[in-house]
Amino acid sequence: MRSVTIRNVADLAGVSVATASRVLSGHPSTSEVARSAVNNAATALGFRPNAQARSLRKTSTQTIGLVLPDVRNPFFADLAHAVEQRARDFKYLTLFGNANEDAEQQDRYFDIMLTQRVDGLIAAPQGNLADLQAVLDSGVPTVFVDRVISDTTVPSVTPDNVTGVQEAVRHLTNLGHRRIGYIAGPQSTSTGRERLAAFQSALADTNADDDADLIFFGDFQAASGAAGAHHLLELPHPPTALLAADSLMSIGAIGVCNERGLAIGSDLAFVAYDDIEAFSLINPALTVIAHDVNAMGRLAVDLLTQVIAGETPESVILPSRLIVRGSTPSLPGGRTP
Amino acid sequence: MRSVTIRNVADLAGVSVATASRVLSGHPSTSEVARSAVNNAATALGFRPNAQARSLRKTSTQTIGLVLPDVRNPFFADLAHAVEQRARDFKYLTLFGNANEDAEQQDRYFDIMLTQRVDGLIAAPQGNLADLQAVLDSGVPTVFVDRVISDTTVPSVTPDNVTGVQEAVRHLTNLGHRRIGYIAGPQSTSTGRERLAAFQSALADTNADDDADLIFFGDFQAASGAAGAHHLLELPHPPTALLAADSLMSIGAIGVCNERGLAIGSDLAFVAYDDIEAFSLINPALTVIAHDVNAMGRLAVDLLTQVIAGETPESVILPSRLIVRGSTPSLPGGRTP
DNA sequence: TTGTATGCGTTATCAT
DNA sequence: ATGATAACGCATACAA
Repeated sequence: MRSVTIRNVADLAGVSVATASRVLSGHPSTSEVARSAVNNAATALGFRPNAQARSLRKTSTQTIGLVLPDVRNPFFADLAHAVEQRARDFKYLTLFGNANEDAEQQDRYFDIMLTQRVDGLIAAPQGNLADLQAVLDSGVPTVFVDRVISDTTVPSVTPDNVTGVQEAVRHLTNLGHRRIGYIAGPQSTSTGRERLAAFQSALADTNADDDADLIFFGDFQAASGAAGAHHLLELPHPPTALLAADSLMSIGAIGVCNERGLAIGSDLAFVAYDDIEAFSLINPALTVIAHDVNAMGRLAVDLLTQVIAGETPESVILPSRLIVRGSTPSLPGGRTP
Repeated sequence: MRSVTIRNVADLAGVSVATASRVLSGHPSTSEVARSAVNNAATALGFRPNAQARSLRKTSTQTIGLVLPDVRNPFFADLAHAVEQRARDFKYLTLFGNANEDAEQQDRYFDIMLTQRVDGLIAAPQGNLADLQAVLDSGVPTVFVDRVISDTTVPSVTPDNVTGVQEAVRHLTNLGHRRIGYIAGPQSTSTGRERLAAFQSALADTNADDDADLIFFGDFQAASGAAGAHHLLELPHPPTALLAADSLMSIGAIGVCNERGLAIGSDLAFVAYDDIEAFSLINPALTVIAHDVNAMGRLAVDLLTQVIAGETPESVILPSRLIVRGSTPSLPGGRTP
């Protein structure tokens, strides 16, 4: 199983390893004869350079690490895809780590990425500074995406977590809703915290109820969305509208509504976060807070290449906006927008 | 940015690199003093062994490659997660490659995986033998998952693509459906071919129509499911039931039904492939052909470890079954099951 | 243009 | 138990 090395190629081509190396890596100083001899030998032997040896010699590995909380979350699946595609443009191989929404697994992946000597790291981080310490200490070029850890100087690409929520709350109260249930994300994430703060602050500007009961804390996974819907709908004064802080919790919550025979859009208004493809399953269409995942992934890679190049790019905040569709009708007796 | 090496650790600990290496890799022949000195030095310096150098010296990289057609397909996202989790049990890092349902990108990833000297490869392959030639030639331990390439001896873990489809067709015809539209997967994949063959053969056993028009060829992505639904519903004699060969095409097709105001479960019966979480969005609940993605991922890794160990494990076929839910009611005038 | 020789960081062999 | 040293596969500085 030992593979063919550049030495075998050189021998077959009748040249030195140095010449073989030069030909194979496109160095200009090579003769026509050497080039054809080496290339022929290489294809004849099926030579494939050993990435480990090459990385050891150069200081770069041409790989970047991507640590995300959950591939099974469609938002992150889209993000992973966007990052990977953009990384290819820069000839980077993306090492992908799935943290399972768990700080410990995340840290294990950070460790692995550093051990693998990735040229750069893109992460949607969890937890606090301590979890990132190893990464920061290592000095490996890093960019945060979607989420952020405070008190660091790491550049980031994040969504505007305020505007969309604000618009959603205004939209719902304009429709006449006074009791809006909110299924929040985990407060260990910046997105969870910022979206909740935006919700509470937007609520304060309206005449809607701001009972603590109306807020349920989930973990960005579907099961917690289901639990949240159960909790909120069992309230003595249940909400007439629901807002969930990510797509997976929305899926869980809507599943519960279906089970209970509550028709989205007529019995209950619903606003979801993220505009994922699967939402086309539901009828009437969902009102969502949308942002551009693709741009987020692309930009994260672009920023990372800048960091790798020694620059210190500015963080960017991507806009998010409310897309009104059929799931948020006006309440009987409520004003129309 | 040059990281700390074992040499730095050895120097600080006042021992040779050989001793440092022994201590760090848990070799028995080390003294108590050496151990504590080296360990202290290592943590003090934040030493992290260079995976490239280690892989170069040993013959293994402790990584496996996973090449899948599309992360954004929930089925493959689940599969990726399952594989990765199981691989961790064996201390393998999973290198993930996303082929984008494209044979060329897939081959590029195969190439990268070989260049990275993965210890083994798991793939849901596309295309034919030629695409796999490099992999097969290299002799790298390989296992197919979900999909398969014929005329190879590569062990595989695949779903039973016949039983579920058979049950679905029988179920629908028992309900009185005579015109069943089928949105097929690409015929360049084994799952696409086998499911279509199963559909046609099951149909032949019934009195349902088998117009060629009732079959639409998609590509396992949502847009083609939408196109398929359009095509089928525009037919002079449109189908009363739809069956789609994967979840993404189902999402696309159901989206179109929603747009056209066709109510799933009353105006139109629908059977989807794969039982994904997002399907809980739809009401009434979808009748689906389900299989155990988790088992599939786990088994693929288990088989791969056997291949790596030099064994030649048997391929396994995982059962799939029809789960009847609300989206397949009986036709007016049809027999009930 | 080409070859020789050295080093990347680690592990393993062989002495001691 | 420990140290010196070779070797893994490749790229490059230096010589020729």
